[in-house]
Amino acid sequence: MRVSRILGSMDEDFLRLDNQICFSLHAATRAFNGVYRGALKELGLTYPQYLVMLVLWEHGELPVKGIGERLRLDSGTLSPLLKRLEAAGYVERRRSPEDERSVTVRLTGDGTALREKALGVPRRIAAATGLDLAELGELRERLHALAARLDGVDPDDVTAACG
Amino acid sequence: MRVSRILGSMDEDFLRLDNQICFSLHAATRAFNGVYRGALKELGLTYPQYLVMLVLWEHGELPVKGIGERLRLDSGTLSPLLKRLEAAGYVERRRSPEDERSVTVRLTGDGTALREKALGVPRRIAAATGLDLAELGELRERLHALAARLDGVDPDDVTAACG
DNA sequence: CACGATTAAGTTGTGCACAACTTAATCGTG
DNA sequence: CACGATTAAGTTGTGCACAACTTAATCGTG
Repeated sequence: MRVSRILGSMDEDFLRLDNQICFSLHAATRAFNGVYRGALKELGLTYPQYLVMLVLWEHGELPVKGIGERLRLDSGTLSPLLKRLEAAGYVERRRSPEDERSVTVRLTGDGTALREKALGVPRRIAAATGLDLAELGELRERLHALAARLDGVDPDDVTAACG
Repeated sequence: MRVSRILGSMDEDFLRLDNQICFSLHAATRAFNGVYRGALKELGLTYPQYLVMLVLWEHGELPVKGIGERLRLDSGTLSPLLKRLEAAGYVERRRSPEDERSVTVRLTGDGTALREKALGVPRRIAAATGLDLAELGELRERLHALAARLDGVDPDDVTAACG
């Protein structure tokens, strides 16, 4: 079978490999999510909420749009998420006085204080991966490049055949 | 700042890097999902539905549990997904006669025929990544190893401090 | 300046992921 | 064999991701 490989079987080979990389990615993301779930339970945050808090810890206050640009999320995802963070007492949302369309998200005292409790999280996660800093950095770089390339793809081009 | 790095700032460094790898993973998965969405639109499948179909195209018929083991999904995710595939006419679900607890999922004629239309999908996705087979294979291997390691982590261990 | 175009948030609806639970069947040990 | 334990699906409820849409404010060009 391997010897008499013909052109027509290429698609089946591609399918197998490609399937596995996408599946691996899917599985790795869910596995990471599971580990984060454990680490973030005591903070009362989900993983996406944690990402938003990271952005706010770094930038202090940001409009919803700014958070969305940094995390590649739209208002359909962020609006309810931010309301939950507000209900939890970690952020405040206020309409911007300069531009009434914009809503500024700001850390509360509790939200700022939460950073201390979150400080230990990444080290635990990194330890759980069993990879050292260099390996993590390399993998991150690859994934970043991959995502950037995929984000630049016109969806309609994927439906067309590729030479 | 880089020169006078002290132990206490390690967590902040870790946080930055680790944040980025998890975020990269998150972003890459969503980017992949977006590309698949385009490619699978004409088949009328979502990406998780496509994964289930791949498993069935390979194994013919399987109990729900068997599908769940291969894709690491539980019945809470699979039951409604399989009902949607059944409503679309691609699979049949039947209680197993040997074990009335088990439900066997089987491809219909339409479901089997759909494979032909799906055959070109992976090549398009692979092309969109801009990586060659060797690079895709290596990345897949890394992600697979990472997921396996993370799946083996006891959630309660992550909440505890790591030496 | 007026008015169509654009922009920022938010809403609605669908589907996935998962925790916690229920139901029904089967297993296994005394 | 009987009965508690286990197993397989399914249900319920929460949260995220995203498409398609609405609402309200601002922009920009004639």
